[in-house]
Amino acid sequence: MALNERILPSLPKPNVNTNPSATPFDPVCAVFRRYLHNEKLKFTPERAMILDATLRKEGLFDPEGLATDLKTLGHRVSRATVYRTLAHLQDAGILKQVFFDNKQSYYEVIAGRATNDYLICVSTGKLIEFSSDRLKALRDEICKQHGFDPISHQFHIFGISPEAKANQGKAKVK
Amino acid sequence: MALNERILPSLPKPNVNTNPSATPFDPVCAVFRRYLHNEKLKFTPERAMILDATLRKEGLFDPEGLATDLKTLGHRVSRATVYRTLAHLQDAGILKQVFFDNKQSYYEVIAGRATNDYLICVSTGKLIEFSSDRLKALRDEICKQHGFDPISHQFHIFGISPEAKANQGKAKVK
DNA sequence: ATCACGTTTGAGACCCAGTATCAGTCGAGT
DNA sequence: ACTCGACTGATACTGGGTCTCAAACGTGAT
Repeated sequence: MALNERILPSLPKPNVNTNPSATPFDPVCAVFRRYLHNEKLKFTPERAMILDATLRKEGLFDPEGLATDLKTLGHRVSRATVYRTLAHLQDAGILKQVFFDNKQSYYEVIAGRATNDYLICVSTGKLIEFSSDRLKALRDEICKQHGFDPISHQFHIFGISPEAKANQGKAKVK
Repeated sequence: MALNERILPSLPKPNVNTNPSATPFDPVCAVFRRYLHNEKLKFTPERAMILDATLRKEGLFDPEGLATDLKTLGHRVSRATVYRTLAHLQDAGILKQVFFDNKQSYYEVIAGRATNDYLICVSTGKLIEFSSDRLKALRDEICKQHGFDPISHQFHIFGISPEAKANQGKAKVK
C-alpha cells in the first residue's frame, strides 16, 4: 500500500511557536490553550512544537513520520509525547484520526479546513481527496434519525483508478 | 472501546462443510471455489472451515476471535492460516475488511447481504448498523466523476449517542 | 489409482505501531 | 519563590499481523 507517498512532503519553513502570539497559527493555538486550560492540562513547549508541526501538514500524516520530522528539525521530542499530544489535539477538535489500513493510523487537520473524504485505488494505493456537501447533509440526517450528535465521520471509497484500469491484465494486481 | 461486545455472539449450530455440496452456504462456497481455481489456488479443509465460520457471523468479527472460535469448536487451524484465508475471502469478494480503530481490523460478510455502514458512539463504543441507498448512489456518482470503478466503501459516523448524552456531566467521557 | 509438482499448513520467530511505567522535570496559580 | 500536580523521555512491554521453512497435501495428468 502506497499511502505514505503523499504523507511526508517537504517541510515548509520551520517556525516553532513556543510564544504563540507571533505565529500565523494563532487562532488554532488559542483553541488548544483553551482546551488545555479547561482540562486542567498544561501548555508545554513540546505540545506547542507538535501543534505547529501538524499545522504545516497538508492532508494526511502519520505519528511516526511526524516524530521523525521533529527530530530532523532538531527538536528532541519522544515518540510517546507525540502520540499523547496527537490524542489531545484530537480531543480539542483540531485533528481527526483516520483509519485506512491495519498498519498504522493517520491524522489530518480539521480546524479551519474543509474536511476530506477519500477515494483509494486498491491497485496503486493512490489517494484522491474530495469533499461533498451532500455527504455531510446525509450524515447529519442519519444522525438526526438516530438521535446522535455527530462529531466526525470517515468516508472511504475503495476501487480501481482509471490509470490502474489502463495497466490491467498486464501488471498483476497484488 | 467496546466494539468487541457485539462481535463474538454465541455460535450457531456447528456445521462444517469440507464437502460443500451439502451445506446451506453452497452458493458462496461455489464463488470461493471458482475464485481459487482462477487463481490457481487450492481448496483445502482449512479454507472450507474458515469460510463456514465466517458465514455464521452476523455483522462484524475479528480474525483473532474467529481463530478462537474455531479452536473452541475443536478445529485445529493456525492463526496464520486464518489471516491468510480471510485475505483470500476478501479478494474473492465474499468479505470486506473494516477499519474502525488502530487496535485491530474487522471483517464482515458482504456476499449476498446488504452492506452496512456504522454509527459509533465515542463515549460508550456502541455500534449501530445502517444501510443507505442514497449513500450508495452518492458513492457511485463520485466514482463516476473520477473514473473509478468502485469495489467497496466504508462510512463511519462518530458521535454521541442519546444514551451517552443522558449520562453526560456525571460520567466523564474518556 | 498413482504420481509429481506446486501450493498450503502450522509452529514459532519476528516486526512494529502504540501504550504503560516511573523517576525526574517543569508549568502555572498563589 | 513555592508547591503541587501534570508532563516528559527512556525504555520495557503488548499484541495484532506477517514471515519462514520444512513437512503435508490437493489437483491435474498419466
